[in-house]
Amino acid sequence: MPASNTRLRYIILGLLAQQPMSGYDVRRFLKSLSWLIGNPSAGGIYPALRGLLQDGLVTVDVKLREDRPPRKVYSITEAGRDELQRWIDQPVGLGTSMKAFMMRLMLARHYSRAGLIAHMRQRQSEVAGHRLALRQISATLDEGADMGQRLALGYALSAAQAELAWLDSELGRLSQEPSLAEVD
Amino acid sequence: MPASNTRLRYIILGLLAQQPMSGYDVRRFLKSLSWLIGNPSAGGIYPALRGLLQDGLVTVDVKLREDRPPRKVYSITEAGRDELQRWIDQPVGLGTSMKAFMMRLMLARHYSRAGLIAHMRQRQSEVAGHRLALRQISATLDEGADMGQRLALGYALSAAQAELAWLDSELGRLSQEPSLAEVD
DNA sequence: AAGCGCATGTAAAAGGTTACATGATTAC
DNA sequence: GTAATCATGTAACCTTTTACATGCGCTT
Repeated sequence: MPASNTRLRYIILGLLAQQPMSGYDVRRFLKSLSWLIGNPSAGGIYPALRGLLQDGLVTVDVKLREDRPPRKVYSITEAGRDELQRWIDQPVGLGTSMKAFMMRLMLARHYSRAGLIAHMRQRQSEVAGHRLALRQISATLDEGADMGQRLALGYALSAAQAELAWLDSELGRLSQEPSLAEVD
Repeated sequence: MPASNTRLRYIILGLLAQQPMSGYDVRRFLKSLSWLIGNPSAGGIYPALRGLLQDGLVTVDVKLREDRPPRKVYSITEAGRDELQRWIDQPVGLGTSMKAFMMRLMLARHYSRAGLIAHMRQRQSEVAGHRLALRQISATLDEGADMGQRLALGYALSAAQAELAWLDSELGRLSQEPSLAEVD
């Protein structure tokens, strides 16, 4: 049976799908994008890589260097790509965080055009639902509410609004200029 | 020594600072705002409440009802308010998530006007820093980059942009109309 | 000579989820 | 009479973080 570990497992797999990397590289890359995806620690990354290796989803190329730790460069295998694709294909559920959606976006090249659009539309409808819910709460609050509730709601509403605007504009671009993605 | 549990602990404490509630109430409330703060499960909430009780940060008023489980209504104590205030006062570090910042906003009434403004300004400068970093990456990418990277960056940039816009406008309001918050 | 960046990894603990257990009441 | 809501809680598990351990090379 495959080793557990899920979120981080697929994030790493996604990165390795773009190019071979060492554990240290993975760490640095994620650190530089910590705001977007998160900043997992060494204690999570190295065991995850070992798990991926054991399951045959990656291979390792060990570069021995005298007097310093070997540099282990991991590459994704065909089985790894399949597994990643399966993860990518499963619809992003209702509770999907921004970061998880981010990761999906970064892997856009693994989607068909239609698949990418479908994913974005799903996100769109979810966020629209949230916005509606927030507006209803907002209407309920109205007069006597305390300032904290109002601030928080305003903040959340503006975030939802912005995300929807981005999705709209990006979906529009994807539909109108279907050639761009095929261009190499 | 106080029982561990941190994030959830303070979220619950924050809710109890607004009004006494049962564990079930806490769950329902957070569920209705799951998008904003998260949706912790019963298995997290009840133990957390027990911890708070043991540490004297809350008291419980048990309403026995025949033939059904007692309803336990928790109220925050003075020690609890102090502890909450200490959490609130510590500056939100660089990695602070939207949800953590959200919770701070919801507790606005526990801030002085100056304290609230300071917090928001700090957030502002952090997000501005992120936006700058993203723009620099974006400039680096430029031409040959793959579509995923571009989508992800665009998404992140638009989110940062929106948050800054909200912060600007809200900070403006807070400075210009200092009377509003005092009004009851 | 001190500290940081490179580069790997392990062990223990924290924090939280999932799934289960119980049982009355209300709605369809 | 079947399901959902109310209402509490426990136990086992999963993921990830924290802190440690090691050691070379480069910069200040």
